[in-house]
Amino acid sequence: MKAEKVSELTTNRLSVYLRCLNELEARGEKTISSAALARKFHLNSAQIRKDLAYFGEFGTRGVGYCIEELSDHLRKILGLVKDYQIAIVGAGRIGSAIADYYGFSQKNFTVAALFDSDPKKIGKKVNGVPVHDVKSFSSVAKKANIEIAIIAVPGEKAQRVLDRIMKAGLRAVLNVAPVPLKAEGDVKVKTVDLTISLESLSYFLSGDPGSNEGDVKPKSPIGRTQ
Amino acid sequence: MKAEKVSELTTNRLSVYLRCLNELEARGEKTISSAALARKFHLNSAQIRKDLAYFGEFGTRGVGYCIEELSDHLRKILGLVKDYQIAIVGAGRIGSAIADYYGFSQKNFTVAALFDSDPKKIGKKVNGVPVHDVKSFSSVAKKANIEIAIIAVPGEKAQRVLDRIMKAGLRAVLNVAPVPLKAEGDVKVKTVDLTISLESLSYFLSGDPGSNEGDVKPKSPIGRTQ
DNA sequence: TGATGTGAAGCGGTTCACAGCC
DNA sequence: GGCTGTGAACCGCTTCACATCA
Repeated sequence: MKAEKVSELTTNRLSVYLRCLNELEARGEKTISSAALARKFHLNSAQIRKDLAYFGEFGTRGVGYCIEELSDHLRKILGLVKDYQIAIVGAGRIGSAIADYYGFSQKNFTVAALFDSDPKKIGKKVNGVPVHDVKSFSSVAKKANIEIAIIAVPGEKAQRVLDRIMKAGLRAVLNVAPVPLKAEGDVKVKTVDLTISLESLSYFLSGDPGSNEGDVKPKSPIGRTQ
Repeated sequence: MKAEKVSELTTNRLSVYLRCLNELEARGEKTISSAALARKFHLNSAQIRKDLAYFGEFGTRGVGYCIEELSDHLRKILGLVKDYQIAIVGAGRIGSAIADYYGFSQKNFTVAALFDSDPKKIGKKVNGVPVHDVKSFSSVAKKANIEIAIIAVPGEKAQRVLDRIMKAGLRAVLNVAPVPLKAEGDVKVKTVDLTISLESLSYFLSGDPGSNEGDVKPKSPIGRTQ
């Protein structure tokens, strides 16, 4: 166990490990070694050990890790032991799709409110979730105990929405609008940008037109943008 | 100009630069220095210069970069000079939302076909795009000249879908299912995982309960998973 | 003078390799 | 013997600092 600050790359991988463990647990496995885990899920065993070692000594030398126990530890580390109330700003297609997406691994996330500026949408419900006027964000978020906001509005409006979210005192934001945003203080913004990903594929396709010599897979470390 | 292979982090940033330049161009600006670009969009000027220098000498010493010219170069480098036909596998909420999302920066991407395994969806249209049986992927993709596939199915099915896509000869895939996938040969898979992002926010919120001392922004380099 | 292009330094993350423990 | 936990080596990306050139 170390006191050092852990990198976000590391915590991202913890999410991946947790999913792998869930799968193993569902299959009835009891323990697993870092080497076996690495083999099964295309990871690196040294990295698994090092990632886990930041948070404690969870394994048994000569044996490996107890799957159930390690899962519990990871859920605790990641804070997945409570339910987070989420607000989505932007009740368009993307926002609605995310609102409907109940697939977040352990049901630790509940979409409690949607926000929009379109009068035609305000007051309606989308998948059972009420759509509020974005101007009432602060009060509604407070009442509904919102801790995480998702920005799903057009790029031009994203920064203004973030400013509003920060003013309401939220500290965690997921941005799916295709713009980098400027956060302040200790507010954490994660941006997931489909446009960059698609343009990256475009670069790949155009820069390397069908070259097939050499099948050495370029490495693409988990946790990094692939 | 170098012959070295460029990192994906670099090309991701080129997408960002291109968007910044588009904004400046729309405002009527003509030239810009790396320092000014960095200041306006919270980037690092040395990194901008280095990123660009991988691909040529686009600037003029003492002046900066011609915005229009540099935009053109970036579009060429990124392969954004043609239209890519995209197929989306999974006509559920997420797939439909992406199909409807015309916001991809320069309209270089056209969603030409949707695929699903649900007989109730097959044959219908979603936002004007026909939904095909996923079993016919190979033939339909060939006919429609598809070059990029987006996987928007539940996690359990994602690997099988990728296998089918690879068998059809596609080389570029965007995966929005919450599982890491194994690609083969020179097939490029980019995974965008909302679950990891949300769990990362959960970690942030739980690990650091409201600490407000010190407002030094932690750096979050563009291009990396934030 | 002013800004680019770039070698070199710096930094952080990954991988190696092995001591330590079951 | 087998596997964890970890210091050290390694590697790649970022940042600095400056020679170069308009």
